[in-house]
Amino acid sequence: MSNQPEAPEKGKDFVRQIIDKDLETGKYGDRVQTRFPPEPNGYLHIGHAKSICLNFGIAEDYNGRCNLRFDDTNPVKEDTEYVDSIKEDVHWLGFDWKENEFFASDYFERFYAVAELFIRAGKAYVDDLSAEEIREYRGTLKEPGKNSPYRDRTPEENLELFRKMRDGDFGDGERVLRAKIDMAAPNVVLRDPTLYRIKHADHHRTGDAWCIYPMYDFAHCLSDYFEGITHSICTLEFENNRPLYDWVLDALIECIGSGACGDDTTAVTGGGATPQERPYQYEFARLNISGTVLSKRKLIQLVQEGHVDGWDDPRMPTISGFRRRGYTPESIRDFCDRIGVAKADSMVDFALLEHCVRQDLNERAPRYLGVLHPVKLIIENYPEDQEDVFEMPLHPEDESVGTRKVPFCRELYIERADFMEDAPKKFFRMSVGREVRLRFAYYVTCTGFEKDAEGNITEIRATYDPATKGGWSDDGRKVKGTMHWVSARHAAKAEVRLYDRLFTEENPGNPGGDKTFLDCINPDSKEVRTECWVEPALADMQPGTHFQFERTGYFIADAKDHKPGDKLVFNRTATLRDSWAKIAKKG
RNA sequence: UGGGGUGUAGCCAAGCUGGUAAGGCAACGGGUUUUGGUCCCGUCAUUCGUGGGUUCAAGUCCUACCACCCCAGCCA
Repeated sequence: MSNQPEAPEKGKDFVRQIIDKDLETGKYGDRVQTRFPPEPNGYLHIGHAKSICLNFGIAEDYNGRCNLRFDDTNPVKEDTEYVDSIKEDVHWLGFDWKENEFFASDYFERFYAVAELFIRAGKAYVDDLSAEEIREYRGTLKEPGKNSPYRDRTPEENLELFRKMRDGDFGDGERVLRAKIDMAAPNVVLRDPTLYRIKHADHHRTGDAWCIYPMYDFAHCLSDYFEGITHSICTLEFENNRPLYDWVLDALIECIGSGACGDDTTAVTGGGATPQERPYQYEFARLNISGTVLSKRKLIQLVQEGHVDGWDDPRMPTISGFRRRGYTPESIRDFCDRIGVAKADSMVDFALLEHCVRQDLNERAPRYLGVLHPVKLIIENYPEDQEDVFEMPLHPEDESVGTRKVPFCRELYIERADFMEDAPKKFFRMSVGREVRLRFAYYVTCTGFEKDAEGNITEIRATYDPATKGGWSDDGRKVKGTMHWVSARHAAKAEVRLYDRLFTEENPGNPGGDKTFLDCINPDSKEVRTECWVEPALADMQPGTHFQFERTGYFIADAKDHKPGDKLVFNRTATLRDSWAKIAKKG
């Protein structure tokens, strides 16, 4: 530990640098409070994971708190199914909001109190203009808007109308409450933004208690304020809304300061030590990943139109999709650490995410043998009634993981791709006359093969060398190739689901031309193989277990369909890096 | 002349007080290896969107320009 004044720590993102400064100046004392504020109108995706890691990560780093707050101000879009999935996903990622679980809907009464306060202070008015008229009056990006004819109603009149709005005296869309700011503001967000709208709709938590609901710009900053948030971190598209965020809070603090809210200020004051201790908003670039879409609208469309098998389809970039695919929370958090936090729009290479899972799974996944595209291999000189049982390590770099027993007999299954009739020099696997190693078993030399009428190879034959038991030889003989295998007599049958990228384009969200993202869907993104043979040890594997099929890839026993001892179902998480594929491609 | 942002390698991204371009991914070589995996070692920006300027010295300061993103929901 040194006492030297530290320059901002190298590599710290700009948000943490801001927090460092605020801590230095004591802007909030030593308090650091963030929040993750999803709207419960869809499942969380990897883009949310970036925000979750940022907000909860900051709370951890600075010994602060991070609230989970549901931004549920629009009853027609929201549902409790989504709040349940969001909680599950945040927990799964490894974060805990403890008792700090909030809903914007819990503040409806307080929002309403602030609205009345603004009306009394002449900062808000009820407008009778229709939605269309409001749009016309707003002007355009380059031309100023004009005032609504209802803009100068008295506070008394506004208060009466607003109460009638709350009482349900008007139909949807007949009135709105607007902030009185500036219809000529160059930032259109400030041209008298809507604060409340009428929606006679049941809310997933408040039922029919309300028929007016606050808008995001009004509710979000107030929620932050009520909860004593210090740093309100959101994505870049909200940069335009920041002046409004500031306007609402400044207006409220001004009202409190002027005594406008009377003796009892508890309904409108914030969670800071003083009313002035208010949150500020900071924006970072949202995550984009190559080869997928991360927009809620598009994801919900994929689910509802049946292009995928639900929100947790292993091809989906949702948290639940990655979970079912076999990604670990550690790998996703590592990914979020590596991509950084900045303000430049960016598109992260999917290969980085894949690298993160591979790295994590390489360390922790036990190894097994499984043949996905089987062809029979007959060891001609191995007696029919003989068997071996080999004890194989579960992990090549970590003995402590232990071993498992793998039976061997005369008839085996090997991978079709491990045999070539006319093998090039660089092909190290099986071909007539060549000797290869069967992993941890024996050296075998291929003697021939058989084909059916269509020319498909139906059976491969070989002889084994009993002196190479265990898969090695001390006579200086070398084999270049090592192959995995499964004893036909002992193998368990399994269904293996091979997943590939869901889209064919690098940026399916913006494919160019007349194409939409749906036109970019990869028709071969899912291959279900029902005739796979795996070593017997996998028969009692529990759902959700990660493992590696040696030489093939990382897999997980499917959480929903895999039944130990009955139906075996494995999802491919990621392939292993395949340098042979590169060599073969080069020719 | 609407306003607000952003431009550092194929992809992310450090760089803050000007001193001679971190790191990761990808790619490409080589070594180790009973997984063509892992691991190890090496290569990969004479240049920071562009042009001017200030300075002994500019990715960092000034200036002009260019490109891209966001904003006209009673969505968030």
